Amino acid sequence: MAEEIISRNFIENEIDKDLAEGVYDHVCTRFPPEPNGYLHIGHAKSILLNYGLSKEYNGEFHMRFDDTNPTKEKTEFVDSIKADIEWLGADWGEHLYFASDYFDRMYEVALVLIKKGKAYVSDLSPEQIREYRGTLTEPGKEDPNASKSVEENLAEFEDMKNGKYEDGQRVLRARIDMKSPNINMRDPILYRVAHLTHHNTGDKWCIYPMYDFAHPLEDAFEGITHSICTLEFEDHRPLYDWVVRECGMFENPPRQIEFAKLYLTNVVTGKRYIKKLVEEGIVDGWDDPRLVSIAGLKRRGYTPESIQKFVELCGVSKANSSTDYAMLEYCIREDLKTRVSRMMAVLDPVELVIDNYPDDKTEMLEVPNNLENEALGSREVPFSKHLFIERDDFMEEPVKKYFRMFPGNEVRLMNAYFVTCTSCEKDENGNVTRIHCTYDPESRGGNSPDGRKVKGTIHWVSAETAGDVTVRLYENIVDEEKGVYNEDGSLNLNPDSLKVCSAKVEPSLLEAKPLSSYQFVRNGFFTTDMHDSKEGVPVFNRIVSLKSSFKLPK
RNA sequence: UGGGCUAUCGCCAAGCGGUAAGGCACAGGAUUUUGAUUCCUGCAUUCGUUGGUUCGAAUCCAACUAGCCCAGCCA
Repeated sequence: MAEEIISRNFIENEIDKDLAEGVYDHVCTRFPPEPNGYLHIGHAKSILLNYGLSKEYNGEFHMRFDDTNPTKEKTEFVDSIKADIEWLGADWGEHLYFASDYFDRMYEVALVLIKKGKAYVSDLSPEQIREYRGTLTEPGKEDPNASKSVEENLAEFEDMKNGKYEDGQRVLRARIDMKSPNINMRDPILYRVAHLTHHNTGDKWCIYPMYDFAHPLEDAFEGITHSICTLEFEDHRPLYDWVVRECGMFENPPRQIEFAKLYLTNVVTGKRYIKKLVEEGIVDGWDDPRLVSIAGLKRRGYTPESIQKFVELCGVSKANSSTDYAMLEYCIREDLKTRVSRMMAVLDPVELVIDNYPDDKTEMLEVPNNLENEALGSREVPFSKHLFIERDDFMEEPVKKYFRMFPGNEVRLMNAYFVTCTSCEKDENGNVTRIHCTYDPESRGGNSPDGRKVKGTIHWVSAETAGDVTVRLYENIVDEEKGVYNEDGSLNLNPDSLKVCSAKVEPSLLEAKPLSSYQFVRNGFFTTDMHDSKEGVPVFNRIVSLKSSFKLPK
């Protein structure tokens, strides 16, 4: 299979340079989520980017939970994150780490910094710290504690650790530059006091390291070479470098490289907003198929391969951007179209009677599962006098260029027979209730021996043996016309984001395995979802619809 | 009137001084047992703007403009 030529991204260029200049002789990357929520498509980019880089350069990939703030973190999230990453196909092997496992070593580093006069304990209140920090345009003021002796600092830091202080009473600060134009360098806080139980270390600690101190150390401890993160950390890079350099403990410290987050147009990715949707019951939960959480996408029927492809197609750069949702849909269509069985389901059924077909006959027709992939084999589908076809595959008075079923027209019932429509029955409101046709017994399998052609081919289901399933058709959760957010910041919800219908399906579909995908001919790709099946009626979620270029004129 | 970053087609995105890759979307046409797929074809004389350097600039320089990020004891 010919691989498409995909140009190298800027991170690969940077790594190439590092390798060429001998800055590093190998590559080690990591994905370091804080276990405070569920992963979504945006995280998939970071995961797959980091993992992909490690594979590409024959390096290592580490999975690390950045659990330095017990107020937000839960084991529940640790488990879901691991499951999602595994599902996505990123394999961390033996390299599963927790930042909290490094607390002892981090504490040692803090001691080193204090001894070098690079860090001091401050008794300023949170309000004072903010005040002394200055503003974006004004420099900060020196912390009165900055001039304390190493001994004093050492003693006080130990007191911090031993629980002598209440939360907020003391912090350990780096001594850098209160006048720095980069606010992150104005004596940033390294450790805070927090009397909290940690999901991993329990009550062992009452001081916890801040991100800016912990993260570079975590990377350095693990021998990460390229610490790839998102753009908002660009301003933190000088501090990142300061930490690994000033402690003087690392010969070949890691390097931080930032890239732009992945945004999707007309999609809700904000954690705050997703939380609101879940709490207000607008969606089913964090794995609702309308969300772009990894779990939601999975339940919807997206495959890991489709998401890998998507991330690859999106590319990596430093420009803020928002990728068109159509790109994601393209990826799942592309992935599924040759590896999925194409079965018949009628979503909006109307009865079709073949008047010249024997009343009590049922025959089994051989139907290929996917014409583009012979390996998928074939199945037998029952055929009889009474069928269901899609309501919009019939028009009593056809518009021009309509070549499906209308009185007098011959069409093919897919993989079955040629039929010619003769008439239809209607109720008092003029709705079509039954369509009549005759069939050509010579055209079994869908080809006529005299070589005549038909322009339309439609799908069908034998009425007697048809199974009933529930089908859920998802639309975007927000109103695409109006955009995601209202002026007041609330979400612009689409009231029709979920439509449910009961469909008639061929018997084979009743044996569908949970979460396996099918292409319902012309109706799109679906996945079975036993998650919500009631009383044995399978539920199908539509992953994505097939494009159809024929629109009925008004 | 602090600092950092970004600007190439409707959307992503290559390009790194030699005369604008590719994908999505879209539009035509051909093939087709589903108006899908597949297959052709079209789709930036121009790279935020304005100047400058150069034989030659999206690429270098200058100034401007617009957008994003930073003042958590969050990450």
